[in-house]
Amino acid sequence: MDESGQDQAMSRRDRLKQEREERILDAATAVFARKGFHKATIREISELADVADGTIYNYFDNKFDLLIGLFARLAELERLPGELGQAAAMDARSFMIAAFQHRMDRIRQNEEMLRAVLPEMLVNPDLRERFYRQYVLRIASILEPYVRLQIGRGQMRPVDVPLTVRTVQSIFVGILLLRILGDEPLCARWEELPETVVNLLFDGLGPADGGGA
Amino acid sequence: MDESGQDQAMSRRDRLKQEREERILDAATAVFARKGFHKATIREISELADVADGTIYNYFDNKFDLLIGLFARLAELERLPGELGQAAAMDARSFMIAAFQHRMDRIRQNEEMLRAVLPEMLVNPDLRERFYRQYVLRIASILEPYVRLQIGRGQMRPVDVPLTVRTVQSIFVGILLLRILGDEPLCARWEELPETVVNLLFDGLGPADGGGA
Amino acid sequence: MDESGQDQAMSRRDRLKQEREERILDAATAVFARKGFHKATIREISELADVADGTIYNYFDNKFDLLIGLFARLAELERLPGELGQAAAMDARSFMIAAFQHRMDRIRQNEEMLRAVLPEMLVNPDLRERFYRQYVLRIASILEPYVRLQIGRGQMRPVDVPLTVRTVQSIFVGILLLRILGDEPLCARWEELPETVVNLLFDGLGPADGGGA
Amino acid sequence: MDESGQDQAMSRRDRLKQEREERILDAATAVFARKGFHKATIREISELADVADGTIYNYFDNKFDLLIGLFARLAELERLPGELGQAAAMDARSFMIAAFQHRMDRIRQNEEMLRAVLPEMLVNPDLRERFYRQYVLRIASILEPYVRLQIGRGQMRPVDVPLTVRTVQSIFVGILLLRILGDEPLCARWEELPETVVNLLFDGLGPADGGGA
DNA sequence: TATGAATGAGGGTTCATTCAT
DNA sequence: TATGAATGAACCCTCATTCAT
Repeated sequence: MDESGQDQAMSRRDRLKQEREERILDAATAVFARKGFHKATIREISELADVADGTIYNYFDNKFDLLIGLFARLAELERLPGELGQAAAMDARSFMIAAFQHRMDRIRQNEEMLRAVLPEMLVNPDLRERFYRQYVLRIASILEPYVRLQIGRGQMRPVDVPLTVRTVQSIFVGILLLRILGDEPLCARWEELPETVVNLLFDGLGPADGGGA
Repeated sequence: MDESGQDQAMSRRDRLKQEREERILDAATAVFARKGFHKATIREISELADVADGTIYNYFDNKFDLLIGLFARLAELERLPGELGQAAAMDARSFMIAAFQHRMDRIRQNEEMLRAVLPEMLVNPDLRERFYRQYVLRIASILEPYVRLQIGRGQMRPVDVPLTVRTVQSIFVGILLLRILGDEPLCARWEELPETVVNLLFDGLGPADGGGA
Repeated sequence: MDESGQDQAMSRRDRLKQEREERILDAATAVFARKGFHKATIREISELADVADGTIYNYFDNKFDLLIGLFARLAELERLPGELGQAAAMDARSFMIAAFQHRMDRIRQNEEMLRAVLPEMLVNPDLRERFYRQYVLRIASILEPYVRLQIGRGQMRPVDVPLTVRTVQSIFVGILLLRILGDEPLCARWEELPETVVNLLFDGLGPADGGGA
Repeated sequence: MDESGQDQAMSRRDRLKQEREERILDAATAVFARKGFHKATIREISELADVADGTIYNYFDNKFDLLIGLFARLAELERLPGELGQAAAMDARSFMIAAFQHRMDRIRQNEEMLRAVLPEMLVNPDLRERFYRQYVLRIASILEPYVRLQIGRGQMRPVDVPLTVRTVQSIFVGILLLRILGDEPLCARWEELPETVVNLLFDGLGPADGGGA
């Protein structure tokens, strides 16, 4: 009893700390996304998070560490469920559509965080490395065997696997960038993208009988 | 005569100024690309350009204006010849390959400048707007009619034009980013990209007889 | 009975407090000596003392008060026995040697505390005043009458008493400083110092027959 | 002519810079001496020197470097003339008196700088090392051969040279400290010190016929 | 016009101290 | 009473920009 009380006290304090860290990361996300990492000030973040300047340094070593924190949170959110494990069960086209949908959703959900992290990522080698491994390499290592499998099954043409996979990933990344750039048609018709893109990817631009004749 | 002499004197002075501005922009490109806009210092740029700090302010209003200068130079370089006007003459696939090759070349030539400009572009609304108009919109407004034309001619399937064009542009942009991220296969096989990508784009991933049967 | 129980409880609690205060002072001594007063942090002291930051403030008003605490402890340790009361009984030279030995021992025992206190003492008027009264003045007020007495007895030359006493005290202080500076011969031959110094002080540097002839 | 004009222009600018550095060092000396190194602020120094905060950093790398600057200036001032090269010519006692006078003068002239430098020196190993070499070791290496020489000549007793020299140096250092502590008799009768001390040092405290009988 | 030293606002960070638990 | 997280004032230092020469 006594201990459970203590436990609760502990967990209450812990919950408060947890919540504070969340608030700080939320604030950092917002300010980094709005102003960019360098123009953001600790002051502004702490005010938005409703804590004192110094408090941030109880949770993060320095300003850059905040960005790493954002990055970690992004990675964590990516690892949430819905990661469609039933790939093999579907036909290739349906799987690709589902995967694209999943990705487009993630982008929209995490857009603010991506805007906060991406620009600095292009500039900072450390961050770049992390992002590259976390996103590009990890996904490439999933897609490549999948494409090989489908080629083996005759569900896909015998394309150059690594370059093709990179091209597909480029589409992900490029769409994210166009969204950040605020391209109007892209943003307005976000839900249509997965199907349109995958159809293009599967059937190509060439005339329907192109390969045949 | 006298005037031509004066002219020559003027133009010599002008040439010196021109050359100085070039040196400053070169230096800015290098430093921005290496350190990013915010971590770059005027001092470092001026040292690399072999001028005094203050001199830079005779050519550019402020640090940000240097970035705009870079941007303008990039736009200018893009407008160089080789912009393949003979589009209509080729068949669609050859044209696309040529266009992709052209783009990949440009990316490689201007990589440093792109690395210098891109990150800040994601953060700065003004720059973002410029880039978007200069690259995305301008190219979209070239590609869309072209695709419509080819569809009309039966050389392409009747796809959704705006979204398809965005997807193609995403590939450009995405490839640029993967290159900046240093993706190994992509960088190593840069020359193979145009053909691989365009073949994918035309014939699709689907099995050869997919559309036909 | 009951009260003695209470007493014991009290005194146990008191002993705990006492011990804690000791631990805190020990830690402060070590950290101040190693880093100097200003570079020392409460955090570091509290960690070394194995208490929480806040706990220190139950024993001392603020950081400076810790230094005062150190100072008080130093004064207390100085007042320990062995303070040679039998001065008059010995001949002057033996007394001086004994006094020097005593001082050299104290310096060695309390070296850490002295290193902790001295630098700040040179800077802080309050501390300076305390130190000056506690050490210089107090000892001067012992030495001066003693020298006068010995002069009266014909055991010492009729020197200028205040300046001579200051000179002797300078030797104490100067030796302390050279030790802090880490002078090798001085540290290595610490035990020989009292006799060497006192012999020098009594017989002088001049040739043996100097005074006589 | 033209060049001499240029020269003058150069040297005028240089003179201004020189003068500014002097003003900054003067200000640093005053503030460090009054408040101690750590409580001194760059702001306060720059205000006293009548320059902007940032200007200080055109002359010194950081706050600590200012202290090193002070130290260097102190060393330079010490190297001024009057360093009594005619040692051998005088008799030992006169030489010692002259040397002490010289030292006492230096201390009084440079008292502010010494107060500024000394406390931090006791705390900072780097500074400690510099001071030790610059003052203690350098002077010891002058005094030791001198004492040996005089002993050889029969002008001094055959004392233990290293420890005796350290004792003499302790007197220097100790007197400096007592002065910083503000000891009244010492400060008031500063000019009498050299003779009193040297007489004590030569003739000793012992009764006049002590050694002889 | 080129120079480069002076400027000073601004911001990241530290850390003594407080106080709710 | 002990704890240790929160606080926020304080300060060093950077660096874009200005301007006298």
